Amino acid sequence: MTARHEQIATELRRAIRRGEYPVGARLPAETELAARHGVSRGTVRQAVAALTAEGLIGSRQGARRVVLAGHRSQSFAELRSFAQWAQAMGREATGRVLAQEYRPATPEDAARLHLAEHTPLLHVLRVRGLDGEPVLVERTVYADWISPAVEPLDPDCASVTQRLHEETGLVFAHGEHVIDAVAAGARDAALLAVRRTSPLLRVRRVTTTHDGRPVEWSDDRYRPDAVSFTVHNAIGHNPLVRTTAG
Amino acid sequence: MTARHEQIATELRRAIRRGEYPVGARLPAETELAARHGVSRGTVRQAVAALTAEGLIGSRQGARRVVLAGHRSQSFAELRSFAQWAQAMGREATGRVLAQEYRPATPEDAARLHLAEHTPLLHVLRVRGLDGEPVLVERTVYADWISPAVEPLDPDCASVTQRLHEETGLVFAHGEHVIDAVAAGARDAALLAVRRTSPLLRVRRVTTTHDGRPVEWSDDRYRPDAVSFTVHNAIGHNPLVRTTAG
DNA sequence: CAGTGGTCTAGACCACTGT
DNA sequence: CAGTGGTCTAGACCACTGC
Repeated sequence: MTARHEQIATELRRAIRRGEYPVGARLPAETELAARHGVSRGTVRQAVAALTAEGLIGSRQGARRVVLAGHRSQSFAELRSFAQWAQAMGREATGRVLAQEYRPATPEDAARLHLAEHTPLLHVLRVRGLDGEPVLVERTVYADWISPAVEPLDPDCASVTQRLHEETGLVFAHGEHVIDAVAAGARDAALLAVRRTSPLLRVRRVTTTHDGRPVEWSDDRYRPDAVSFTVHNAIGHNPLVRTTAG
Repeated sequence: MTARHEQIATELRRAIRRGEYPVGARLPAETELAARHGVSRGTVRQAVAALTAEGLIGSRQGARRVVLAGHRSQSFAELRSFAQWAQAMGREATGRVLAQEYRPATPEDAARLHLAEHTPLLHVLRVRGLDGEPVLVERTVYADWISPAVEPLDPDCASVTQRLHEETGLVFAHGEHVIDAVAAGARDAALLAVRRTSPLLRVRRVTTTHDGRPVEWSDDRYRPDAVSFTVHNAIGHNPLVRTTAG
């Protein structure tokens, strides 16, 4: 069922975490790994490419691959909803809707969601928590074609993503996240139990379907003492982009 | 001597940016692209894998690849230093050292740099700017084995990375970045020309050589109105994709 | 210099999508 | 159902690293 290259990747990750290949150690050669697992070199290369993308190992032509880290940090490698992300860390996600209303699309809304201006759009204000502690204020705007499915959801629904998928088959397939920092406003401060003007980590994101059609966009503000983001970087390639303000 | 798969990737990027494949459009099949470029399917797959990693296109088994975005922000692909990144965006980077001193390694320093506690370490406080405007306060700690090469550098040196490479052949090959937000302290505020307690985007990073040996670690604080970070995401082999609508 | 990773080929079969 | 991407093989040559 699981692909052969994924099995090999999993085994390598385990061996690294076990300390069999400590940080700085060199991995076996591709041909050696291929022989050991009874697969072709191409399959081994698929496996090690995954670890390289995760920042676990480094790779240079002519030299053996080198272990860079003993464990994988929780990053943006895979798109997860807040609920899924919390679960992956072994914590319980909560959610509560505080306000829900329709407003005509601003030019900004229209541009981000690829819709006409003035289209009535569903705005939702949510607070989300980890293990009962509030860590995130979420201001989401939904595309008009999905809002009928969002509106009737339970205000305490822990995973909107999952409920929408169950109800409509909708898949949140892609996300673009822009990360910066803002000062907590009066409302943010009250909801997150921090002082006003206290720094918050802001993520503005647009989520789309498989074919790139925008489903929602959201302004998420995290308590920086509760949540941070980790990105790995290497000469050659990385998923992060640094942008100057326009 | 550019690789064939990279040429094909470049051509696809151009075609997308040209609008030949607008957002939502489907790319030609792998076999079609292979025939068109006179290469094997494997080479085409290398090319489209690059675009997928960049978030430019989406990919699902059984369906044609789909264009998700028409352009990419300035990527800091080659793990660019601040100076190199600024140059790539057509802006001028400046740098100024404000303080430089040795301090014994704290337990935190020792852990991050893989050195013994109490080792004297070079601490450098720098302000960096774009087109003359200060946007970043950088507090860097260098490993003991590289600090002799850092210490004598010109305080106004725009690119420490480049100078170190020229002087010692050192390569900054990997970086791990942890992103959160902090309030500007009195010193940060003065240096960046913002109010005290104003929110700053903080990136704590460790930079290593090819073999994972830490070279430096740094606490970088950006003015969030000047710099932000972008991450592209795609759903992986997630149960959400596989389950069917209820 | 031998060893290693990067690139590329020309097949093959399977799982999944869309019509 | 045909079309398409995901996986895999068994070769080959080249560029680079490290001794």
